[in-house]
Amino acid sequence: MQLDDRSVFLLSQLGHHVADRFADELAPLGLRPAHFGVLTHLRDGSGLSQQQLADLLRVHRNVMVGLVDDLETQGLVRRAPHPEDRRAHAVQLTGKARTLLREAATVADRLEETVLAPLDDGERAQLAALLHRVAEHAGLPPGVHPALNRRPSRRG
Amino acid sequence: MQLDDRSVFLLSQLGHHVADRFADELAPLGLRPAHFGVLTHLRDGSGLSQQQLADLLRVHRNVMVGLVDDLETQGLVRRAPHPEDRRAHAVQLTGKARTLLREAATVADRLEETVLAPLDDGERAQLAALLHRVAEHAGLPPGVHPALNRRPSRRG
DNA sequence: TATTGTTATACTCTATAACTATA
DNA sequence: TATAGTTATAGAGTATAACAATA
Repeated sequence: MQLDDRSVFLLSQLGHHVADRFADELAPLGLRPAHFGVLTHLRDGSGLSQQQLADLLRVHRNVMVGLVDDLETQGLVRRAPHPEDRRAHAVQLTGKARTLLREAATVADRLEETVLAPLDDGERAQLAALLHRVAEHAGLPPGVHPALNRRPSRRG
Repeated sequence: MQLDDRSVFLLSQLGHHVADRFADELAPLGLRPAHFGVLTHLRDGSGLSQQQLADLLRVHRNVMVGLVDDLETQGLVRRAPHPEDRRAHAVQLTGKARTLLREAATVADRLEETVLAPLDDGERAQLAALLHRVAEHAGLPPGVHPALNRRPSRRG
């Protein structure tokens, strides 16, 4: 069997391609995928601790320090005192971050449109359904976790 | 729109998952995905130069030095004099490598079966066809190039 | 002058450990 | 005694530049 006939190979290849493209298009906004992941998790329930964020994104809390530092420097989050634990920070989104998240959503929409361009609406729904079932069977967390820390490609 | 409803997100998530799993299952054979990629390219037309292999796998020739070193140490390839260019090496598979490639194919088959378990035969064909079209439209090289250098996961 | 293989170097990421302040 | 955040350090990976041999 040819390597490129295997669905697992195609999945891996396409997954990396899409992640790279997303990192590239996110870069002009000053974000890496991991930053986007943090902001996304804060969108609904603001005030998560860094440890909670680290668990959600499957990174070590040491890494989360740097990510929150980056976002704080850009004025996208603030470290507020945590109402229930004086050791922790309640990381909160700023208005600027909410604006930026809308731009990031546009980026994602545009990427989805580009990638799925060869498929009609019915086929897109088919693909999404199949991927959903496979992802669920693989036990992948439905929320977030794109395998972060992917930087924009150097040759893009 | 929820993040996990986007096909691009599912693709990225699944792609990384599959690549990680493949790296994990390849590790007991003493190979990383990049090694497997090199061996695969040598399977048909043995005698490629390191530079040719580097181009095919989209890595720098400096990196290929180390990969070929690894494979040579394990007795999977040999550096033969290149018949047409005395600067280059003709990298050739050994019989041991051909045996190992069959084992690696079994690993890939088993992984494909595990990942696609929730789909019946018709759905698997559907998925493969859709992925093929998307990959082709994205301009992904049909041969190889799984976004190599992925190591087995530490927490696997 | 350009290219193949090689080595050395710097830079980035990740992982681990340790420290502080709280709990 | 354990946990949240932080910092420092070491390791692995990648990228760049340079070199010798050959084209």
